[in-house]
Amino acid sequence: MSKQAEFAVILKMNPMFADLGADELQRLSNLCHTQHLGNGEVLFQKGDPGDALFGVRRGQVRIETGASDGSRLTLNFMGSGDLFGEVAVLDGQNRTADATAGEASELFVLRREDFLGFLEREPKVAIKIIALLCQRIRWQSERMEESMLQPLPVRLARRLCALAADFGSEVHISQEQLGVFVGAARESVNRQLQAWRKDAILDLQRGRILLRNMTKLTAIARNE
Amino acid sequence: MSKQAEFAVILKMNPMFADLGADELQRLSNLCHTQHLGNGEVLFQKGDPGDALFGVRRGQVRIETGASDGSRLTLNFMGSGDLFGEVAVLDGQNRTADATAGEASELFVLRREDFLGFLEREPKVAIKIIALLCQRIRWQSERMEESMLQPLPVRLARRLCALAADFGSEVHISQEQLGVFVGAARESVNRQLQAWRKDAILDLQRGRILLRNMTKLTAIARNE
DNA sequence: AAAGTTATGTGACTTATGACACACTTCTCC
DNA sequence: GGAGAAGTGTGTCATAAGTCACATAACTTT
Repeated sequence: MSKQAEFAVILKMNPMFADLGADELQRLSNLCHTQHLGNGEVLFQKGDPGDALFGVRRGQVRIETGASDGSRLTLNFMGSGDLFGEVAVLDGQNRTADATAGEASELFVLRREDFLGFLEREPKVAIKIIALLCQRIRWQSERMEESMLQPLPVRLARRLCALAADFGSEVHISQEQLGVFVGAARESVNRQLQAWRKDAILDLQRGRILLRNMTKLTAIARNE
Repeated sequence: MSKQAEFAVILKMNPMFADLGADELQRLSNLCHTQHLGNGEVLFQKGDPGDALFGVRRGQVRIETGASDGSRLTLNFMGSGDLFGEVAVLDGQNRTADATAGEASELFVLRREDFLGFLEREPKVAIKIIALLCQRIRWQSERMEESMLQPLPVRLARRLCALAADFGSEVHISQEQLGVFVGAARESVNRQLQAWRKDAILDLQRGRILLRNMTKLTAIARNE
């Protein structure tokens, strides 16, 4: 499979490009480049202009932010097939976090200028994207309120499920970081995790959480 | 001033159209129609297709939702010069609330099909709109978390300031509705308002709040 | 291996807010 | 003008979660 065809598949998996036609998708993926990163190499930093969208061909990229006190906080892990920077490439705003390769990686790169040129030539695609962004706006405002108003166990369960999608059942994250994610105190997170450990939903290790019973966890995430 | 020119002014005040060029704006506002509503007349209802964007030329339109228990809840008041339905017109999703004229009103109407046709002919405008939607997505996700995590006094003060922008210093709203707005119990709202009354920040009447000291209120809204 | 550093576990206390209960007031409508 | 509805004011209590204060455990560095 050609590089471009591979990229097209990744694009297609992302909701933002999911309903483009095969022909549109092909013309778009023809604009891509690739880029190699060594282990630990920095892809971009907070404040850099958002001049491209990336797809992970192989490897892993960590999205992280340097908190004001100097401690680093990992926000997300992008693995093979993941796409990131879709919003940045559309509006050109500066990056709001850092991205570093967690291992030697190869990325697809779609440059902003190329993408905008494409949209200008294909206004129908632009309109599809507009509809999609609107959907995201609605979705965001519905979900957001909903999720912040949930009690901590629900928020925590949701976050763990999301992390499980990236890590599998062995989530490697500190309870402190989890606390920041769900907007809660570290102690509260710990107490909840302990309770779940007693219920055999998970096991705890230093810097690591082993999900034992995803069924129960997702049930909690759905708020019964 | 022509009807179209008047509409152009309203569009220009809305961030979504603020950075269109004068020529683009003019071509866009040429697509508008007008519509008259009698007092109490229904403009659209929840579930109707979002097939147009509206601007209030004169009069007042209430955006409200019928809560599941049958009680109506006013979400917003659109007065002269206000624009609403910008998102609906872009993505065509169904209305999520009802709109009723609070008095005899005249509205500018920009139909979805006309607007999409315009975007297709002017891809540069589509791209500007895309950038704007992206900005809104970012803004929303930043603000949302921030605002839901604030203590009630801050959320309440913010909401009052926002309402003051529509109503002036005499906000006419029940404490119950205020409670729904800020996501708090009616009683908690009442207690906070009482405290502020003692501090001479505001006065209370049945169904009405008189803002006495906006300076202090905005200070609270900024969270000191 | 000793010392320091980071992550985790847990108890005691405080605080904000929701929930319920009820009195009181002002409107509305017949 | 009386009855009921809708809005408001307040007391009491329960609860979730934050804060503080340590104890302990696990990794790191020298």
